[in-house]
Amino acid sequence: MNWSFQTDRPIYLQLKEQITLLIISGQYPAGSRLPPVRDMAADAAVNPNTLQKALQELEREGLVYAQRTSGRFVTEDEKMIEQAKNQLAAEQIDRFIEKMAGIGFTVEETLALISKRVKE
Amino acid sequence: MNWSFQTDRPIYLQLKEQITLLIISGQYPAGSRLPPVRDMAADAAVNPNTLQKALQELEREGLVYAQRTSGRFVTEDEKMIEQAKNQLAAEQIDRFIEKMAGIGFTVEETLALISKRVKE
Amino acid sequence: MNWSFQTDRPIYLQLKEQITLLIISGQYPAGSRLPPVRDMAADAAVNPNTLQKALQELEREGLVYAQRTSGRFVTEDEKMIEQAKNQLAAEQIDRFIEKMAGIGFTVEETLALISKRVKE
Amino acid sequence: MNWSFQTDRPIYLQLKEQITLLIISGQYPAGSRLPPVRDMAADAAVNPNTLQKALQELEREGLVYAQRTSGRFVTEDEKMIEQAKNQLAAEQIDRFIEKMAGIGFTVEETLALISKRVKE
DNA sequence: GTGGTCTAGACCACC
DNA sequence: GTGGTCTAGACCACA
Repeated sequence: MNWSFQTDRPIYLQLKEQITLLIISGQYPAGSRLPPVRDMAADAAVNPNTLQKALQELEREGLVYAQRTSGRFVTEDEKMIEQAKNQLAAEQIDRFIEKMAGIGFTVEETLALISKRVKE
Repeated sequence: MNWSFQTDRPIYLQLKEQITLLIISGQYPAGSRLPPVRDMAADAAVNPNTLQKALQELEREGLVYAQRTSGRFVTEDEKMIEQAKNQLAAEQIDRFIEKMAGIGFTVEETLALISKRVKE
Repeated sequence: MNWSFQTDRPIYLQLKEQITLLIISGQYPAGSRLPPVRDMAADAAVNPNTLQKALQELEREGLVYAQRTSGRFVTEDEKMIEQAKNQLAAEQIDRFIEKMAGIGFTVEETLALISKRVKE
Repeated sequence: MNWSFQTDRPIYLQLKEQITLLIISGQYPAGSRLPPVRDMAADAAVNPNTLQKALQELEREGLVYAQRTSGRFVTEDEKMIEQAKNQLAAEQIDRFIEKMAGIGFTVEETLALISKRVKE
């Protein structure tokens, strides 16, 4: 996995987002075992505690669950995953709309630009 | 200014993007003088050479021009700025569409989601 | 405040419980400002991060809220506090029932013993 | 055995309580020989003198008796054990009632809450 | 070897 | 001076 981070948002939130994406995209299928915290942390080049925090947030949201001795697992509840997908999309949209506003486009203009862009 | 960077894209491209945004938004107005490279580099906490590279790209595109002795200036050509604005928007859109595709939404679905999200 | 801890439960959970009690009992009234994390941590003789974790849990439950620069405050929502009171009571009851079961008394026996004990 | 302690009550009283529980629950059966003081102290991670004090209290109450050369034994008197059980229960009840009062519930309310909680 | 907790100490943004 | 984040490193229970 290629982890990447921005400097202006907490790393643990970005980890949460990227792990969510891995689950949604099926790279971590429903019910499957996640890699150990330490391994994932080493892979992402962050402190294990930081990754722990991200995973605990995901746990609170119900997307993953921990079994103390045997590891962490993706939820088997497909609805949960579907919901995470929608929430992730909503966040992306909000962030995008905000960026476009920063550039100087209203939502309507943005929608028009996307449509036009795609037709090209 | 609050500079922020991602780990997975060249810094100079991100600098270029953010400076463009400052110009578009009028924080660096048309015709105005840009701060010295060293100051900007220190502010953004990047190597002056990196910033230099970003500015040279902006020069090549015509958004900025240099005067031998007195520094760099934002173009006075408002059309140029308008064009930069559109290009920046196009890049944002492409990146966003790509992200949404990664989550699992087509462009049509994405457009629908934005409309719905805004109405809420 | 006299903080006290058991060795067999996470400190942050006990902190959460004791702070909840302070709020319920009105020592930290609704809407009032809590002491700074560092002060409370020093007072309780725990690491600020541990106290932080307890407070963030309370925040997630809605019992307190943070204002980044000016400190943490108890919620103004009295219903929230009432609810916390009931939840705290429920936890105490569960723990007590469990203890009595460990000694060898059923719930019915325990209820009888309490009634008897009070009449004395 | 999993020993656990609170910071706000004398350790020897807590040791006494937990040993009593071991006797009541039959883990140290009536008439059986207790482990050597040093072993128990090491297990509980307390000073042998502290454990000694707890055992002397238990002796004074008649729950345990010492034989000069061969160690300490649990009493064979089942009534004694029964009595210890009731006393331990009484202590738990008092402490629990006090806690519930601290939260803001009378004994009557507490009894009602327990009944309700159990039915759920 | 797994997740969980705790400490110490640092740096940051915000006002 | 406030809360928030991150790192490094340690120890624990569990099986």
